[in-house]
Amino acid sequence: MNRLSFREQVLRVREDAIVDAVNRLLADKGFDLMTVDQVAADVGIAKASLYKHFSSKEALAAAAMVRLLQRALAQVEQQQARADASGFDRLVGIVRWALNLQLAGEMPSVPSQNSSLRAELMASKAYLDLLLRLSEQLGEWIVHAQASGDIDPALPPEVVLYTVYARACDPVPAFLKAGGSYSDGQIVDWVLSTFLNGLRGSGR
Amino acid sequence: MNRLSFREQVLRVREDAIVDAVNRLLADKGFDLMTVDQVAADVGIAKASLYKHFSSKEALAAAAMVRLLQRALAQVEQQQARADASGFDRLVGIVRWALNLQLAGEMPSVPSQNSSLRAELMASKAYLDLLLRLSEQLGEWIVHAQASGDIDPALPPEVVLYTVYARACDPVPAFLKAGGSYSDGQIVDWVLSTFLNGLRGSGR
DNA sequence: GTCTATAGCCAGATAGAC
DNA sequence: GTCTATCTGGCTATAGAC
Repeated sequence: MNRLSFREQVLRVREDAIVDAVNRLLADKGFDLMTVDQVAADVGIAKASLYKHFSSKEALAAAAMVRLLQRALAQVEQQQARADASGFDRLVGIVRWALNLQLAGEMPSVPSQNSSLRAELMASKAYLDLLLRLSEQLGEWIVHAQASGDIDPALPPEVVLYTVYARACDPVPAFLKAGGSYSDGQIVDWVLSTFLNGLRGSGR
Repeated sequence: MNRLSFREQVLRVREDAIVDAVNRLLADKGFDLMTVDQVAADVGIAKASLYKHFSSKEALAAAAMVRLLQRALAQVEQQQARADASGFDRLVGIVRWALNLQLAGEMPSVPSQNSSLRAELMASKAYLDLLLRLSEQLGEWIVHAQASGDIDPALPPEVVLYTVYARACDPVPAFLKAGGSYSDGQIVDWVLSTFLNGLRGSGR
């Protein structure tokens, strides 16, 4: 390992720390309320130094979103490794992971409408590639689950996919957690129940 | 009708026009991206004039939220008038109304986290009163629906209530509409189906 | 109560020394 | 690459004439 790669490692560690801070701030304030000053303060470096690593606030958020997708794909791998699991089981596994991430306060939240951020994300090949890979994988599971009757075949796969993504960012778990009456495990179970079985429940 | 009440009527109409514009802007940009300049431009008056009617940007948004709750309560009345409807039917009616409002681009969206706006809303007696009345009414329907087995009795009513509110602001309909492949009616039906029956569907 | 003009502020981004 | 100091633009809010 030569000096150059050592420096690169240091750089990488620093940037990881930055993305950590961004992720945390996105999770609890959202993109609009997150300030670059706060990111710099959390990391413990000067704001100008941040801009040597990332060219804009949008680029910071995009990096956090890319890392989120990478982690989601890692979860997909894990679910694939469950030899005896159905597509439906794996889909549930992914959503469960997302809900836990949210309850842990580690789910970055970006407005689906902010134009400057949307533009940055849609211009990011890394982000789009990952999003596409994730969607294709989830799409396969959805189609299988519909073929086997675990998911209503009357729903277009697209509707199911959007619903999965939406539940990963749903405000309900955060509200229930804020109420303070329930454990994380209970919250996840209830949200999963309404997601899978709807309000009517499974005991019909 | 004397001059004073005439003037008050004029004032009222003007303020309605303002709230209309605010509602529209909140619906398609959200609170953070909505600028007071834009509101003034849309209404066709000077920004300073706006501030004669509403003391801050937060007050503008709060007025839009109050009107939304008033309309929701009007819908509640309509549902109550359905003599043969169950609590469950009425609940579905309200959610259907909210989904249609969203698809029509008339559902104002405010971040659940923006502190300045949250503070204003939580300080607004009008807003809190309406929210409480709405929640109590929906809560009654929920309890009845659980007693009659239309809604899973294992779910705490609070979980159901939050879920109802969350679905009223869900991003899924907007995404499906943006895709352009489906009619509004289809979108509402699918979203209602996943809401009521979950992904598994009702045909189990 | 409406306008034009402007104050005041804050946050994203940059300059330039080291 | 890191820092301090500063620029810049845009936004909320207000002053003051009419």
